[in-house]
Parts: sequence; structure tokens; C-alpha cells
Amino acid sequence: MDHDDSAAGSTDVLERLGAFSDRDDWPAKGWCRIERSLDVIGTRSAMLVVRELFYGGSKFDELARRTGLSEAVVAGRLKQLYADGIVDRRPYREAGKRTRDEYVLTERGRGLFPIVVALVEWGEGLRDDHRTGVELVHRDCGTSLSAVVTCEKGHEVPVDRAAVRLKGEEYALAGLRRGSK
Amino acid sequence: MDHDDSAAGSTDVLERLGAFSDRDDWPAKGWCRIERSLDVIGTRSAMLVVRELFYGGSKFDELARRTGLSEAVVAGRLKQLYADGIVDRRPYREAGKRTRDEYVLTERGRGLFPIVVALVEWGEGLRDDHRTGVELVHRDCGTSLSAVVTCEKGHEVPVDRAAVRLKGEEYALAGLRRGSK
DNA sequence: GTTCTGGCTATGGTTTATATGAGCCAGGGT
DNA sequence: ACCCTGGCTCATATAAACCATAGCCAGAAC
Repeated sequence: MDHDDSAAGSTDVLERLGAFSDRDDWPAKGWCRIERSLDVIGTRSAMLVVRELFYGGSKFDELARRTGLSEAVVAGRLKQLYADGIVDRRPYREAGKRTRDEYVLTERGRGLFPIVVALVEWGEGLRDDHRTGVELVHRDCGTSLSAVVTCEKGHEVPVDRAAVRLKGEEYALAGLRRGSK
Repeated sequence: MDHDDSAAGSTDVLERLGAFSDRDDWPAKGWCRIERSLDVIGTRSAMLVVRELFYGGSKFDELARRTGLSEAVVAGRLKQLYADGIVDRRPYREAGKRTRDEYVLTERGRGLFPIVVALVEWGEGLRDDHRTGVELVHRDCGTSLSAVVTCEKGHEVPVDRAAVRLKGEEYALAGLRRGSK
């Protein structure tokens, strides 16, 4: 297989600043935000349930059927997602049916939107059938959605213009070269 | 536990358009981009390796040590990530050492950047210690990074202004009717 | 050659994730 | 009262993910 990668520059990857410049000093264990996120939504079943919640599913049987997961797994995930504050339960009642709970995304759950969009977008390039599948669009203008990285000033930030540092180390732009440590 | 969610409106979630308006007609199995993405980076170990690649790790022992994963798992992940075109191997040589391979993200691998940023950002809100951990910033202005959803025209799109529809609906509908199973 | 180092693999065991199928039970219908 | 449906749980089983240890082996140093 030839991976025709045109990345000649050996480091168009995150620049490490300050104390983080030697990576090995920082034990990610228990602190890394990514690991924490993965503790909550790191399983296939969790993401599939979240997907269906975004797609409008709310009842237990909808979520089980549409994800293709077993009922036991869906029940377990919903319990965990509830405990973690991703979904809320609210009782409702259909005519002729008993009251039951439906599941809706909380604010925190809706905060997963960029992740969902990014996963859809990235999955697009994985195989070569570009004609099928779903696509996410802007209701107002109809164009398709994309997850982009921006800074607080609204600049779009590509990987090679991004950096990573330990939180709390306020680094003036001028002090970037100070090796710290 | 009280989940004080202020989401009164029952559907600030994706609007479903066209044939996708009844969700049950579309079997996600095998087509969903999210599922495909998860097939590649859906495990904890895969994301941790990707994290370290973004943080500048490239050698085998770096990746093993910094992820905290066992060597066997790292080796397996690297093999899979290589097969899927996420990383490329390039031989190099340190003085006095034998030649070996280092691993660098391909273009496709770097395409995971929004997902990494979104995971870091979302993980931030999960517990209440906001002072530690790493943060991603813009090299140029120093402000922290965020993954936002935009349409092709550059509008920022919140969840409740987004919609989902089948891609190339003519094709998809025809395909489904022909009993594509 | 021989030695030694480091990237990687192979083996075996534990934990986690998921499927399958059976079954409980709250509560509305009647 | 009794039945029945559907949300959910339990029990069991399989598969996948992961760790720990040991060991292989290419190749540079000598």
C-alpha cells in the first residue's frame, strides 16, 4: 500500500509550549480531558444512542431499534448517560398506553453536537461511496455542515497553527521561546 | 439527582428532512458515517494513540509510554491505523541505534483535529476542576481553541438550526425500494 | 563472527462490551 | 378483578479490548 502523504514537513502537528514541551513530565492519567470524554461516550453503543437522540429518537424502543443494539445495552447506556447528565428523562403518556419515560438530550448532551458533526464528516472520506448516507445541513441555507476549529477571536485554526500547553501557564506571545522547566 | 435542564422545547434537536423524516426507513447498518468512523477510531486505545501523535509523539516507545497502553496494544493499533491510512511510517535512524520506523499522521489523520479539539473541549465540563489539564490554543493569538459547527457559507450553526437528510435522495430512495435489504 | 539493544510479537489471563433469550412487573384496558 | 403490553432486568454466553510477562530477532557495535 502506498500512502501518498504529502506531509513533507516533519512537524505539522501541535506545537508544545512551556512545561508541556517535554511531554513526558505530564501524566495524562486521570487529567486528560479526552480520556474523561471517552469514559462517558467512548463506547460504540454510547455514541450510537447519542446519534439517535440527535436524530430525534426519544423512546426506549426507538433507540433500541434504530441503533441496532440489544435492549439490555440500550438500557445500560441510558442509565449511564443519565447519571452523567447527558440525557434527562421525562414522563409522558400516549393514549391507551401506560406512562413511561422518554429521553432527551440535556444541554451537556447537546454539547456533543460538534463531535457528532466531526464524526460524520470524517467518516465521509473513509470509503469511496460518496452518494449514500445522511448529510447534515444548515436549515436556513441548505449547505452541509462541517466542524471547524476556531480560536476565541474567530480565526479558523489549522493544525499547524495550533499549540498545546498546560492550563494555568499564561504564555504571552513574546515568551513563547522561553524554555521553562 | 436533579438535572436542571432548561430545554423546554421538546425538539431542539436535528430536524429531519425528506425521506429521512421517518427515521426507521433508513437502516444505518453499514452506511452511517459515524459507525464507520467508530470502526477506525472507536476504541479508547486508538484515540489515545492519536492524541499522542497530535502531541508530537512519533516513536513506538513514546507512544506506548505516554498513552499508558501496553506495547502489544500500541503495536496493534499502529498496524490498524496504518492500514486505514491514518498514520504513515517513515524509517529514521538515531546515532548508534538501528534504523526503525517512526509514525506520523497522514492528511487523513490530521483530519481528526476537530474531533480531538471537540473531545478536549467537551471533557472540560465533565468535572469541576477547571484549573489543571492541557489546553489547546492558537499559536498566533494565544486564545483557546473550540470546535464549532459551520455551514459552507461560514454561518455558525447551533443544533436547533441544523437538519439531517439523506444524501442524494434520488439514489438512496431508489436503492431502498429495490430491496437493497 | 558475538553481543546487546530495542521494536515488536506471542501467550495467557482479566475485564469490558455486547448479544440472546427469558422473564418480571407497573399500570392502563376491560 | 383479570389480562396484556411494553419498558426494563436478569442470566448466560461470546467476543473484543486490554494487561503482564516473556521472548524473538534485526541490525548496529564490537
